[in-house]
Amino acid sequence: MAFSAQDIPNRFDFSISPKIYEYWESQGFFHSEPDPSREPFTIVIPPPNVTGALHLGHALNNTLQDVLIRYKRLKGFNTLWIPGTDHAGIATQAVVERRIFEQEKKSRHDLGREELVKRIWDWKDQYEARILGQLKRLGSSCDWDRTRFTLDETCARAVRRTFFDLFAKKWIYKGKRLVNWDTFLQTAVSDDEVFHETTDGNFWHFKYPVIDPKPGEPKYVTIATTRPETMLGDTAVAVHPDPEKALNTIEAELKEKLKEAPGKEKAGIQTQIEEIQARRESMLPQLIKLRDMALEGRKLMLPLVDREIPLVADQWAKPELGSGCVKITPAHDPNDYEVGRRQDLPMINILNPDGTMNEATGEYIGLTIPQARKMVIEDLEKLNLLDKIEDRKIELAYSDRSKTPIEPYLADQWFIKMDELAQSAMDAVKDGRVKIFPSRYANGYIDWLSEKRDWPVSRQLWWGHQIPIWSQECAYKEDHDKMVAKLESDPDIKSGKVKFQVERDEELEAAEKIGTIQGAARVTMPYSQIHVCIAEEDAALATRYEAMGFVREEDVLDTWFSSALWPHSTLGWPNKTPELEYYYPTSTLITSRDIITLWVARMVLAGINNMGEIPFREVFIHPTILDGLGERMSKSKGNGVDPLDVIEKFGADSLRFGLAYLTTETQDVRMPVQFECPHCQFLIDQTKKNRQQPRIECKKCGKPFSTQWAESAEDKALPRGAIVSERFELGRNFCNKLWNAARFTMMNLEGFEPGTVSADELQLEDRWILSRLYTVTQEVSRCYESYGYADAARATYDFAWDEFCSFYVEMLKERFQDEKQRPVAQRVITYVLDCMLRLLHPIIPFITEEIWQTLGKIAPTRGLESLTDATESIMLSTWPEIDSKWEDQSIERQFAVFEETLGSLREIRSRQNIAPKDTIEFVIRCDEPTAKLLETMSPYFLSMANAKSSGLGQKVEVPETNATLTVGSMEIFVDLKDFIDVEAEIDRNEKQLSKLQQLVVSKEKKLGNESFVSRAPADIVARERESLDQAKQELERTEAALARLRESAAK
RNA sequence: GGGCGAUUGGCUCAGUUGGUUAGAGCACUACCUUGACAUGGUAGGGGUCACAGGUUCGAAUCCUGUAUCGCCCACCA
Repeated sequence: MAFSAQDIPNRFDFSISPKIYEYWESQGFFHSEPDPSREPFTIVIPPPNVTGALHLGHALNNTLQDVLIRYKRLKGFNTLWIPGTDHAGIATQAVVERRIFEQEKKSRHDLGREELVKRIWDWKDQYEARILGQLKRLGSSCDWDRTRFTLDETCARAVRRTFFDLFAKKWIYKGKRLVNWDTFLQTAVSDDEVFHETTDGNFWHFKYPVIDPKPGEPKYVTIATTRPETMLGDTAVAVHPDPEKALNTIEAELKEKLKEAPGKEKAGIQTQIEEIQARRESMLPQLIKLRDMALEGRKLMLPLVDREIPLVADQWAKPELGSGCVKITPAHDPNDYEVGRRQDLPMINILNPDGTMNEATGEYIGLTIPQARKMVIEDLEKLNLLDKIEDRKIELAYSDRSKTPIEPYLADQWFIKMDELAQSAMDAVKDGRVKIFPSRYANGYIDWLSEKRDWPVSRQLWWGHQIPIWSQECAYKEDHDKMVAKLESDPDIKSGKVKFQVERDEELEAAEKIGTIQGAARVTMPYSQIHVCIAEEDAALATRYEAMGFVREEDVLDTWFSSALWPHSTLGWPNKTPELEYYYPTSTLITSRDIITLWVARMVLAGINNMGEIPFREVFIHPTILDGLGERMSKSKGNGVDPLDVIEKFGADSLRFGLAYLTTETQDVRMPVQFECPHCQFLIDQTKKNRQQPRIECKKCGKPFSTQWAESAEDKALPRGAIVSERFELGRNFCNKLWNAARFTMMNLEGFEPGTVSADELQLEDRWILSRLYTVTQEVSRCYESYGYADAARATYDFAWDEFCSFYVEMLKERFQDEKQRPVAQRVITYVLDCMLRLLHPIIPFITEEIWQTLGKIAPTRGLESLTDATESIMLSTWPEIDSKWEDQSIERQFAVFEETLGSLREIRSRQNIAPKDTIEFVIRCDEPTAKLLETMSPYFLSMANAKSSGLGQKVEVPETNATLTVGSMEIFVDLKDFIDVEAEIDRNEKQLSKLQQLVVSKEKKLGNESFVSRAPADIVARERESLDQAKQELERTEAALARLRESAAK
């Protein structure tokens, strides 16, 4: 049975999208192989974390990549989009650990390393499948044959090789550093994984006794803290070395600020100055005395642990704050740590990894931080050493992963030296080898890198790339010398497969002072540590070194370490693959702004280091998706939206179109969403309260429904409330419009015969739509090349809806009725539709494919001046190349006259409240060329405005009762004898008149201004004159029309 | 504290190097089930472009300041 266009439904069934996707995939359309005869265009996906599911931010990110890839594919590039996922170290381990704890009440220590890692792999398999499924539903045309995972073998080799290389360059070192310790996960987390929250807290003031105070000297020194338990690790109290000068400086600065400050702030600053002045009176003598005591080397007695600690002079102490003295806890506070380094203070770690007090705290051992805090306060109070307690808002650091408070903690960490690496990445952007769009984001990138802070890469985790270092301590010099000699003659070290390093620099010398103090005794430091790094995974080799006494480093690498290698590791590095040769450097990277430093910068430096070449030529930073309250969508906030929810309800094309439409250069995307009650369709705004709720009760009908967060079987059994937003309605409506325009076209292709069309067969509207098609194609092309997604979406939307549908299709309705005109009309509209589908395909691939294939059944051979057979799939087609000869400004101007005339006729109809079924008659007074033009368009006035022309030209018979409208130099008179509502017409004309009067006045004023006429460019002045003349003409005519109307009203 | 960005009709956003009467979608009003499409059509109402100065013949657009919001970085005994 032959296919009939009459059977096309009036809705696109977007639920067939997965089938279309399967077809593409099975045909291998997404797959790319190196082909030196073609130019490659390559994108590597920002690998989503396998932590969970994707949200709209990912949908945006991947839509933008797919749009670009599909555009370039049509443009003839050999496109490769490499997909993959990220193991996301801490995030994933934390999620799985938490889940295991919830379900089995087991910690990772109960399971052991091997078992936990296995469990996480299971989780990864499950979520990776889900994520890749989501990407497919979205339409992402990734080359799935090349899917990578940052923890797979290829990536592992790349990580290993890179680490080894950096080790060989001596850019890897070990150091004791203060880290943000997550006591729940028992790992260090990076600054980026810490968030701060203001909470109500206290500020405790303690008194430390001075040992053997001399007469006139204070018996106590007062210090204050928000973390009392840390006093157990205090190793000094600091006072400023020159408190007087410091106070003077502060006062001078404040006075300077006072001069510049806006009135509102003046009072506050004045108060501060007064406080400083008061302090000089009340406290300065005491501070100077304490400073002198510090210089003398006097000591204080640290209560509770009874340890002598020095009073030191250090600029960290701020004489303008508190008591002017500050307790120093080097092992648990970043600033105190610096003081400790400067003043050569011991650093006493008081915490066990699990956050309880260790043996250094004496009788407090085993207590948790809150317990220790309480006890320390009580004990000090008993000793009468608690001075006072203040209420105060304090900012507490929390781990983003476990949501528990962070403790600053001194731990062994591996670092990467960043000087050269950071410099290379800065240079790449500064000299334009890597271009960042929008360019303002380059600043943050440069600033961050220019700090060249060393990168702490070790994580106390089990999920990740284990650091390929084996170490051993040499207690004595003899052991050390022996081992070094052995290693130097080691065959694998000689061959370069293995490198070793001795750690015995000043860092370690200093470490002697850093050694943990147990009671009063110091732990002796070994003479040296020797580290061995093995280039490749090699069990035999590892065993050999282990037999020599080396022990493998337990920590794994920061997850960004493997992410940094992504552009080349995905292409097979360190092997010299044909893919690397052909696809590297990749073309562009599309990502969000929060990881410019963490990820983008590190990829650049890693690419340069490993490949000697930048990883991508361009970086496009896309907007962030915010919720209705203007907050960033994120999993932790629970305001994320599952793209599948949107796809179910609106279709992937609508989602993609909506997202592309919003991707402008400067703005983030605000996306207010609602739940739609499946029972009564009532819309419920997503709020802070109902975020992440597995079930919601409808506010209107009271019935419960499930959401995307439903997990229990009970919740899942409820009807699902979809997430909706007007954002997606825009796309859905547009797709519907396009579908039906195509449906109309195909329904009118009966008897279609392929054939060329010669220029003289074309009607005005054909030439017009071809001219517009040419212009729009150029414009959309330009938009895609410059990441102008919103502009591309808008341009195609306007063309398809306002020009193709509202005018061209409407006009062809007439021509399709005419046997003689039909063939040309069919060929032209088919050609235009064909091109339009290709313009739209990058954004809305499913619907354009479906239409393309249907059209292929009806009109398999098509074209304008030459014919070609349409490809089976739109994906095998090419970007439309419209002949520039179709661009015709004069045709577009002529068409504009028609549009305006049509608009005027419709306006009069509407003002006069004329029923659509009633035909009106009109005459137009105009010049001959215009008359000729409008003559040919008169059938369209009838079909599109139900208005019949009864005279066009300079000499027309003006109907007695009429409504008049002036358009340019034309006057349109509509015969209203059967319809006239004189009052309405007078009303309209009066409004028009006052508008025109205002306009004329403002123009006359402008042109009367001597300096405007003499200084503005001539063409601007001429244009103003012209428009004034026109306005005056219209004014006259409107006045005349009004006079006539009043006359007839008087009758 | 430093940096970046935003502020345009009720809502969400466009607005190219300054130049006719500032646009769109949604919402709103009126009319319309017309053989592509009511997820539609036609017409309409609604904005002194955050505020104050300045530059200019001319400012939503450029400059300065203020306010509010957001993001990034640093810091916080």
